[in-house]
Amino acid sequence: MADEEKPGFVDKIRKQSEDFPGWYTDVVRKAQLADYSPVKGCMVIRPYGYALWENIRNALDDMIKQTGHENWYFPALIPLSFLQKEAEHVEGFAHEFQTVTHGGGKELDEPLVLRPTSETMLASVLRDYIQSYRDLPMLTNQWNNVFRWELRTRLFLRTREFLWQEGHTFHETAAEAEQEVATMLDCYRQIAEDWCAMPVLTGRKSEGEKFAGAQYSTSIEAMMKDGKALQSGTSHYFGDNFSRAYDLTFTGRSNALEYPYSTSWGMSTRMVGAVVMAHGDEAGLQLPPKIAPIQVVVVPIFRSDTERSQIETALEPVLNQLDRDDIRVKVDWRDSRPGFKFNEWELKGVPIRLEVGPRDLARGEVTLVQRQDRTKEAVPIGDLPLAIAARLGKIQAAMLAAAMDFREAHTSRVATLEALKRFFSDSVGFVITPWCGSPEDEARVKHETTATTRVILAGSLPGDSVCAICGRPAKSEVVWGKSY
RNA sequence: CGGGGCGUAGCUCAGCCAGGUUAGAGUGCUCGGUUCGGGACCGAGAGGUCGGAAGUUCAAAUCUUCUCGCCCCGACCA
Repeated sequence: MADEEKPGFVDKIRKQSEDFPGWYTDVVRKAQLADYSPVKGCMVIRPYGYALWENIRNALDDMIKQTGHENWYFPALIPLSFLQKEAEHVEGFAHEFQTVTHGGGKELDEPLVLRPTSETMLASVLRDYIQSYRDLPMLTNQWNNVFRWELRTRLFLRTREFLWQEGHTFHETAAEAEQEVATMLDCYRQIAEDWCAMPVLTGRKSEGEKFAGAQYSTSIEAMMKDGKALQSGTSHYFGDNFSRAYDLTFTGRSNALEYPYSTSWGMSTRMVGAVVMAHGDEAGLQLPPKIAPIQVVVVPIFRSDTERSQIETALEPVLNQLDRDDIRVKVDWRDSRPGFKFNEWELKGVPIRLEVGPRDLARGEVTLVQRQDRTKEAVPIGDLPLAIAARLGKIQAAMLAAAMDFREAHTSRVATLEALKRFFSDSVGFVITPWCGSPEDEARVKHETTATTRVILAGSLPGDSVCAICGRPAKSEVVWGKSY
């Protein structure tokens, strides 16, 4: 094998693919998505990674606006007293606080906490804007950075400062708020599946896994290439917990003071890491066309200025048409060897590569190569715009299908704790079991397999179903999986 | 904070166990030339407080002690 004789980084990635976290970090850094920062636990997102994030971000922002929400800006510093008003919330987050204690060289009377999330700030601010049922629903969103003192960090997946969107809404009725929770979770499902080609399971989190201060939490759970689960977006129902804690009231239709029902939901730059881990392979990244910063890369192959200008002339009408079609194209005119460029753009996950050299031009064709399977085919130059548009759509669908097949192949249904333990002792993936919902079962499975509950699946069980863990009557099906 | 491992060139590392001239390799970088359809080759060059401190010794990258930093596994989590 010629590849194995060369000590290039592709081989290193291949070697490391047995060690998935190592592979992941290597690819994220070498594809220039992000890097570690001088500040421990934080990361620098580089332009290529940010462009990828922006494509996800913009799709989600459009969806958020289309569902009636407006973007706000709120401060990052939250007085400690704000956080202390909701007991369960502060208890859940206190160990993650990063706190500002000094200002202007003097110690502050009250510490300011760098927001780990903004429920308390929103409740404190919005109580001034919500007076009447006519002010509801109050549908806010913000794009910001938040701070959590994580013990172990990983690029994109868990850093002490990260970028996300957090939506906060207040509603007149519980039913309306619960509908909001479901609507926004479905937005996340669409972003994951329709844009990132990453199938997700949706459902409620268990009591033990829910957001601190929520009545219940829902999430989307994706499966990574090593069979582990990644929580990729969450949507929480608070009931009137936060309204009561902050004495946030409105005058209802019957002229009585009422507490609004609130929700919050968030999706973060973790999505970028999820895309890397859900689609990457031994050659590096593989990006779904809809979010790829570069959808088509052209690698011209030339040895002289004459050949170069011939390629330029031949490509000009095609590039103009692709530009009009809003297809993101880059032409790599760098003067390095073609093989180097092929590998580099594969590492960066560009879905389609066009190789154009004298041999192609002589036949009036270009060579179209798909990143997904490296298939090469000759396409007449005039057919390119249509061919590319069609290929991009097919690749997007094929990537979702492949990820779906992978998940199905690594998902089992079992009915006993023994079978559950057997599964996690020699394989990876999701296990679905009937469950009674008790925290003791959750603790026991976690202790014996290190797997945790991911989501509780909606849908009805046969009436005589029993919990796989303890044998008591089962209430629902639950997904177990190991997690990042 | 528990359990492992690692700090030597920009990057990846060898050398350490059994101390001994001027500390090495690959890759990257710079210059020149030949090349160019899957990571080319030849030649020249730049680049090092061997993480830090103390100790043992005629002599320390190598042995001892302390210390600082990083990575992996666990606890915590978008």
